[in-house]
Amino acid sequence: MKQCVSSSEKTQKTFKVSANFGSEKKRRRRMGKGRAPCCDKTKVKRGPWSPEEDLKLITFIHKHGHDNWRALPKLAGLVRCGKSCRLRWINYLRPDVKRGNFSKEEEDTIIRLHHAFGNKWSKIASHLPGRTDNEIKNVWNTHLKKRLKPKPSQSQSNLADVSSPITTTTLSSDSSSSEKMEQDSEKQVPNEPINGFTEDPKESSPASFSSSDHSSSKPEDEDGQILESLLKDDDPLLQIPMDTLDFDIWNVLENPESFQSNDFQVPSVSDDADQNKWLRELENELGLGTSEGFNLPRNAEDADMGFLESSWSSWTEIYNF
DNA sequence: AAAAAAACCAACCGCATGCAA
DNA sequence: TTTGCATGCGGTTGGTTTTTT
Repeated sequence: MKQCVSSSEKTQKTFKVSANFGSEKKRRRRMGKGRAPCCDKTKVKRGPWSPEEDLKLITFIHKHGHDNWRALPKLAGLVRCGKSCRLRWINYLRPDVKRGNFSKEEEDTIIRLHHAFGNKWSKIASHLPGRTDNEIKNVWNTHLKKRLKPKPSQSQSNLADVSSPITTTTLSSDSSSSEKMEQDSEKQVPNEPINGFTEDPKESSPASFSSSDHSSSKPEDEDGQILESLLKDDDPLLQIPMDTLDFDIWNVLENPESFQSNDFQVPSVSDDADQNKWLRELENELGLGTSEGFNLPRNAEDADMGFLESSWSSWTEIYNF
């Protein structure tokens, strides 16, 4: 099965041409002439994020929040467009992002919600705590859309059950019909509740970083309760396993020597006893039994390290280790 | 083992929307 | 009411990885 590889991991392994992401000609053509770009594309870095950039963004947001995305990159020492920072944060770095493969329940939920809302990815994401609109969109386009094209022998399958309440919508094996269905659902936002999921204009975007985000979007109608029952067994936000975290962040923190830049440096070790004490505390917080391979150095007197540590405790609090 | 095709998904883009001046 | 800015959203792209031939 497919491995969940973090973007930064990919970056380290393979990415080569970040400065030439897409064709400039094509971009200009798409852009038209009316609107100024949000930032000077020639002066910002594009393409996959490095672990160093990720860490800068994380620590900055934990310290200062993200009131102004446009100003954030400069303040955080990032050579990135504010939009890019926002996207990176929302889709990958936010502590409440759930990584890893989608469960059957989550997939079924997406299918139901897609019938109700169409391609309103952010709305769908608001019903799936920890999942981002982008991720859901990708899953839909790569997996679920295909699943909705039933094979002849599959017409009464489990899948059909999932979407069975929507009897007014034709589920055709014809791909063009299937796509048409999707297009139709894009065009019309249903006025009537379909499958129990109703349009709720009060629903907020899942994008903002708030510990109460997922609880505020709890569905309250009948099918919402069904959805709730799908989700309630395991609160994904409280059960994010270590291996679903973006390993590169851990890796960077484990090996700070690999994370050095002019304006953002991790101080060197000066006190072994202090380091060991901190490591023990960290292990306790993380519920780790051993410190093997976990040798983040620490200088207690160093203010920079202090902020790194405070970021750590924020993360450990948020993840409820 | 190598090449080709398919699948995957992170990141991009422009437009839409909301809000303040 | 208009204008301009910031953010959110959904569609699309294209590089990488996996599977198939």
